[in-house]
Amino acid sequence: MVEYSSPNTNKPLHLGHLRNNFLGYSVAEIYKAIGYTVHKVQIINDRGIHICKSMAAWSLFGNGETPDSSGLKGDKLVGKYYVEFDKAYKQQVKKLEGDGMPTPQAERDAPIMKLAVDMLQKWEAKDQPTLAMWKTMNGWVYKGFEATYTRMGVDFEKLYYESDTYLLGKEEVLKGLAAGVFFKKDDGSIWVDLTADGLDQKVLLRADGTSVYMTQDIGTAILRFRDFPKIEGQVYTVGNEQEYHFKVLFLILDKLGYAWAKKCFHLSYGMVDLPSGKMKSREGTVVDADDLMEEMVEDASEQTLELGKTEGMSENEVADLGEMIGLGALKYFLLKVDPKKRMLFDPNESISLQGHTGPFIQYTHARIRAMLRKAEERGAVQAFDPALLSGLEPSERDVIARINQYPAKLQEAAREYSPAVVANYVYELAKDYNQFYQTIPVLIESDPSKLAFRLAFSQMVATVLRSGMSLLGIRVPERM
RNA sequence: GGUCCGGUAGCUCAACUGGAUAGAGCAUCAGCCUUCUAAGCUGACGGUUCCGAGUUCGACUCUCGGCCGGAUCACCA
Repeated sequence: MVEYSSPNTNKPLHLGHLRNNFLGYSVAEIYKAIGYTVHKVQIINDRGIHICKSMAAWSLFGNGETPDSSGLKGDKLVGKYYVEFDKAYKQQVKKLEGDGMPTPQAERDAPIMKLAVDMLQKWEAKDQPTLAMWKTMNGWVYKGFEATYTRMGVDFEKLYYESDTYLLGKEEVLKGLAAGVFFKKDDGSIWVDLTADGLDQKVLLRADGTSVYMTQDIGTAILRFRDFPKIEGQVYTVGNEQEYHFKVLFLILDKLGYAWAKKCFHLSYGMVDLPSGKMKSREGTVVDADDLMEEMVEDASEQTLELGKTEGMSENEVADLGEMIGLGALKYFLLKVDPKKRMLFDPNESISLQGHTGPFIQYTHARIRAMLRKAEERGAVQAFDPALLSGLEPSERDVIARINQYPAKLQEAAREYSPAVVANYVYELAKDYNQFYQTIPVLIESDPSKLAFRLAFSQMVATVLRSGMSLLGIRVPERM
């Protein structure tokens, strides 16, 4: 089982989520390719103070605004009110401080914060109007996310919601307490002691009985193994800032006696940084996922048109090609780097379509396919004559040797949880093939067995390119 | 401060897990379209693999010690 994406429901998806989604999707596909049955899931963080902040701001300033009335995507609308909350909150804190209130108290007493906290409490008490607003606003967000996921080309077999799993987490924690795995402090809060494992003590349930992040994750993990009893393990695609959290989670599950805890893996990846440093929503430096995809597709479409590649294509084909190339460039850019490493993204320097890029590989595929179509028209056949293997040209030998590496590369990619291995391999293959293509004009070959042989391995290259790229979630065109 | 991750060409990244001359792309410069798509190909330029020891026939890779960058060590998620 591979978990990925797992956003908060208070703001839209951004560049960091793109890396997460492409990574998780790709790792799942890679495991499928080597024979596993894979379930793609995510946990949606649909409850908590963050969504209450958006709710508070919307109830104060929203005037009943909806996605329909405003024409805004649902997630964008809710995100807008999250920003509104932050603005109003800061103003209120400043004002209270100006009136001589100490900062911590001002932060607590700002009216809009009080409203958000009040909503959280009402939510937990199942207050109907609050629940209704929560459902409505989350519904907007889900619809918005859905559109984003569709364009990204990612999918999920099952969605988990924290609002459904945190109670199970609580139960499990109480069971663990009864079993002596956890302990209770005087104030009533429940803890786990991991000092023997070199870690600290961690709180699992607050004194007031409410759950923390860890509680929910315990419940979610257990629920998944109940839902899918056959799964061997879980992969959590989550940023490296949560490494400690998962170390603790896996230890706790192990202590609770779940043998599969040892088969849980945190696919930890580095942040995507901007030239200015980290993305900060408060500073407005967040690169929005929808916007970025749109820009990539527009750029790609423009360049495709300029290069005169669209001749003879229908409007739909042209649009689809732009989509394929733009998203291919973006996905490849994010996946070619080792997941562990943090990476740099410069929004001013748009992602290149030349060189070590997705479109380079797409182009190689399209060119092979064009050649093969022409060969077919001429009635040429594909045939693999092993006798020819001894007299290969160097460029042919390189290509064939490269093709043969594919299965091993898939194993390696799976073992390392690294789509980058596939991405780099596919690039090498395309590069080798282009060299061959440049030195040996295939179609003018007069020896029929040589011609058939070259056509055969050219087709094989096209197939491997298509296959490898599909593991990265990237489609390849028949012409471009 | 403890733990984890990273540091390779001006920039972005590789390097089959210890093998031979450390490779690509971008950028710069010079070439290649009367042969299948030039989003391509060829060449030039570019390296003290952060530093210092050690292990080894052999180290970008392993060990130890430093330096730099990031993350984390919350009754936040």
